[in-house]
Amino acid sequence: MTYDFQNIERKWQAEWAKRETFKADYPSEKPKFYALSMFPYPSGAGLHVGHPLGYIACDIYARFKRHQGYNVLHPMGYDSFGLPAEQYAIQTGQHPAITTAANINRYREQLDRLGLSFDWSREVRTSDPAYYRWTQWVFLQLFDSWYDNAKDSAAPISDLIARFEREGNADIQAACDADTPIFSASEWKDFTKKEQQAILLKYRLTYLADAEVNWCPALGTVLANDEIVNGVSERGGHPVVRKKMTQWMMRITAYAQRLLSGLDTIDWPQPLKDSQTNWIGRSVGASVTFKVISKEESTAQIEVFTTRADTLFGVSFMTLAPEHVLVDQITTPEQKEAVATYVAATAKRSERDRMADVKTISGVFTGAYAEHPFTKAPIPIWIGDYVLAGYGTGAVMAVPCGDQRDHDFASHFNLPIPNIFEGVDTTAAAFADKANTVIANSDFLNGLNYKEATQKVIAELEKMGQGQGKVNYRLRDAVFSRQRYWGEPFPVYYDADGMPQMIAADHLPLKLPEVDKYLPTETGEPPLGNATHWAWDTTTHKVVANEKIDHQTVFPLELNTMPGWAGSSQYFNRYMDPHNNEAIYAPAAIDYWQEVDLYIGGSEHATGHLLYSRFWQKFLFDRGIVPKDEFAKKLINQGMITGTSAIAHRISGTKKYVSFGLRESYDVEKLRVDVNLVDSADEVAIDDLRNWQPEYKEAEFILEDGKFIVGREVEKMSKRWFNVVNPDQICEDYGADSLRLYEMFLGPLEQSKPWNTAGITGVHGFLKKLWKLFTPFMGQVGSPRLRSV
RNA sequence: GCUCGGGUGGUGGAAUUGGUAGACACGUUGGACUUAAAAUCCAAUGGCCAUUGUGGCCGUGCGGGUUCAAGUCCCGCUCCGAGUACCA
Repeated sequence: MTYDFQNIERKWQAEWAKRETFKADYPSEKPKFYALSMFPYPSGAGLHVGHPLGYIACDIYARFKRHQGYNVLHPMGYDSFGLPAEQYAIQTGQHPAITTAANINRYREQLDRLGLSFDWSREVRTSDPAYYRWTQWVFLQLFDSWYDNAKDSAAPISDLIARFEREGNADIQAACDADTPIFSASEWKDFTKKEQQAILLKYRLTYLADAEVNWCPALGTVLANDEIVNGVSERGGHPVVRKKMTQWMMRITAYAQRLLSGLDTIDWPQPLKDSQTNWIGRSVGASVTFKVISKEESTAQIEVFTTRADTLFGVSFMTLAPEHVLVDQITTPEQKEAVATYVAATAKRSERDRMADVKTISGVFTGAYAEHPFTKAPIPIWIGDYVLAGYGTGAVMAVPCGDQRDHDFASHFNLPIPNIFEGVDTTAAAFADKANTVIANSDFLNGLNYKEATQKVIAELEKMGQGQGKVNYRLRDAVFSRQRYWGEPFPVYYDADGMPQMIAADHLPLKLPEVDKYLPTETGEPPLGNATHWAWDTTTHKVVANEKIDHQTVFPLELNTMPGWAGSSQYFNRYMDPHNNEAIYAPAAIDYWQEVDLYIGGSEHATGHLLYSRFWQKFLFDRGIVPKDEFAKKLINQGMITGTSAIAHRISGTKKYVSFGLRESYDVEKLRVDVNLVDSADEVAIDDLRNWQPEYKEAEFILEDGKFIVGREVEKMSKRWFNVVNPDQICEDYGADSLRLYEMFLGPLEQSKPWNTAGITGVHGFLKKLWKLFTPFMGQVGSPRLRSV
């Protein structure tokens, strides 16, 4: 009896579906286990053999835990909002929902074929209004919250208002905007409603701000920092420039320390933890205030952040970022023109240019001086683009003897380089070795080491009110607005004062409107600006036609949509109770399932999805909605399965192709050919090649031993390299069990490894032998029953 | 530049705590079966040397070290990959 994998797999897959074998029980007395694979974006290309690697590993573990007696939750869904469907819509006019649905169906067919034990009754799709209703709901919760630094927890905004009414804001420790004014209780009460709302926005965990954002002109949208790679957009590689825009922001910085500390409590790969740690970028130092020297009664002060307060006596100048707010104010009349020219020139340079040429030193003197806190000596204030507006305070105290960048700047502009280190020569290069620092020429710090000097100088600064110890983070608040169509609409309208108002949770979901064009409007508004029905009627709580806007009861709705990571930041919890229309999830359900026990997915989400999800989880934990403040106990990053491209060699400038072994006798160029035409000995049948693409039709082939042999190169699996292997074809030829077994057999899960279809005969042969071993006994009483593995 | 991984046959990769390096598989070679091929089965397969004694020598990127014993631990170097990048 032969191993008829086609029928075996078809039969059991049908049986599993009929019996709902993989449906998670709820409620249940059994212990739970939650195994989760990252849900995919359903792209038009379908799955290749690399995609299911993580799913297969997770599936095997889920099955194992079922056999151990656990009640296993193993769901799957789709992260179905996203740019490709929208761009396809822009080109063809086809609604992204239609493309997305077609792609999902294709994915589902492919996934089904692999025999994965998903509980499909719990499927979620981020673009489904019944789902994104709850994404909008989380947004409302964030808007309704502020971060209490004293309690180190988010709290309802109503508590904050009550405190403002009682005591003003002077004593409130909160994560808030830097420009928040101080006010008393009576001042608070005297504020207009609009003023009060503007102040509250400075505290809310999601807020509107005029932010310098990464604007990508080619995509017509802003991008978050993690969506930019090497100064160009991650998708498409388009240039990105800085631009000021009013955007919804997420106050993730309030959680910086907890996002860092939480890493110690979870079993995640060290490289991933490291990249989150670097991304958050905690540095311990001090803030120091320098007074600007002025003939007038000036109160201008420059605050800097430094990790080397011990080197304070080595300061010989200060540098401000060109975008620093004080630049205009302090620049002297003589220097105005030079400064204006420089600021204009740097503003024009894109982030990419600025990064591409880190080596060029540029800057300009403002003509102003600051006063050294201790020596009272005047310190010239410069502007330089090596200082970033976005980090710290956008200003540095320059210590050329202790910091190489300051040293370079000083050398370039002939500024003094005073030495404050014992026994070190700093004329040629800065000395930055903290461990071997002994301070000299520094008044009361002489003879101290790094640690002693830092403590002492901070203590002295505190006495004078000119500084204090400070922890600074590289992490920025996340921009949450996108100028796109195919995303979650914000449940927000703008009242007569132009202030944002939330649509009550009862009236969600706020569904995406229909538009006839998916591009930004001619006036530069986001695509939702094309909708004719995009106004909110506060009496009927419904979306109505824009022409009804009267700013009395009918108001304009927000035109931006949420970014891709909105929908993926809580989906893992929604699987626990996916059809609940009363709540995001029933408390009893999340009490039972708690958290993800095993999460498998790619490491490319380290500073995106996986960081934002941890942030939302901590927030929902603070507000008592989830029982754990980390959503996934253990995480594994599966490696990438790379393709093995087939390379044909063509004699340059001709139509002659030469077999691999003979290539060195000619001047050849490499051309990729379809790997699916190549056999296990790297031979390609010439007729197949001639039929494959027209340019081979007339080609001449120089053979070795009557064969045409191709070269091999390992690279990313991609349609354009013709090295994509389709899992459907493998299932057809060898069966899902062979595919699954082979993928597990290729090498360690975490490692990246090349796919080679020829190798699959090994495990396929094993399954055949196993089958033969068992079949003679099939049908006898007590005989083993073989099922798909 | 910094941080983190990694380097083992022709190939993918094994080797749990320092204890027979190269499991398993691919590929290759030879053989069986067959008119032939495919499929299947059997055998060999790190390198070099020896071979009517079935044995010897070398070998885990390179150079040192610790140890009775090192792929594994330590020091230095080198190459490859990933992340990050003027972070004060």
